[in-house]
Amino acid sequence: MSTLAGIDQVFSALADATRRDIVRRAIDGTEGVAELAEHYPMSFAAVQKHVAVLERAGVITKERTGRRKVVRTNLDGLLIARRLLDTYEDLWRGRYGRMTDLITDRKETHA
Amino acid sequence: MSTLAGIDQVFSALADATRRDIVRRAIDGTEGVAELAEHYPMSFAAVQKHVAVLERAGVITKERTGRRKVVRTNLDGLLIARRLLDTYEDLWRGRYGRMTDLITDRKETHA
DNA sequence: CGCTGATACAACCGTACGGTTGTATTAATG
DNA sequence: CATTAATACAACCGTACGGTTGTATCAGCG
Repeated sequence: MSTLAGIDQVFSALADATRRDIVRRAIDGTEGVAELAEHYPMSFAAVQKHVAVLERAGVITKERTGRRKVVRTNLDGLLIARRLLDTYEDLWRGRYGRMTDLITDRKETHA
Repeated sequence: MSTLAGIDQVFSALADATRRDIVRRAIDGTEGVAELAEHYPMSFAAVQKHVAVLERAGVITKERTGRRKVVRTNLDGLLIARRLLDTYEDLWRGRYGRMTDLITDRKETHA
């Protein structure tokens, strides 16, 4: 459940250097919110908000262990963004594919 | 020159459905700003601003042809975002690689 | 139970953002 | 060269965003 989010949320979540760094750090899935917060020159609450944004976007998840909540990045969330970019790339190559088709088909030479 | 932009700008540029649609349409590289604007339920100026955001992010380029300026998506700009996501994926797999290493090395069975 | 650690949430503040309308620039055309 | 099509830019408005401080919840420990 959860983990589902819109493309808007995923991209805007990743459009912030602090949040991207949190995503990177959370790949190991070892640090809690407080530990993460120590890495950044801002208040704990600010980092907690960043984590909340990432969680709402489905890019990270939180798992309770003891009194902490360990933050772990969710690859499926990131894949939403990646698939879109892949689609763009495919369309792009398709466009060039079509262009080369035209060229090779009709043996056109000049502009 | 130009086309260079920060990761923040690329991701936040793509964090808007209208702009993503412009990127998709501009893959063909045939429409000008006014033609693009006709697809959306907003003013020409609004679309022009969206195009400007995408251009500043290096995700699209504009090329003057006659009195129009044809909008064309720039794959290199999109690749900035893709590379970051690839990095996350690599780190992620690396993490699992390390985990499986531990498992296969020591023939551990239970949790 | 009472305390302390860890996380969450609410209210507030300045700034950036997405939209509008209106005006300026630029380039083809009669 | 005056006109008009196409694009750009500026000013303005409401809302969302990133940060702050302060308070509330919630789980473990003595």
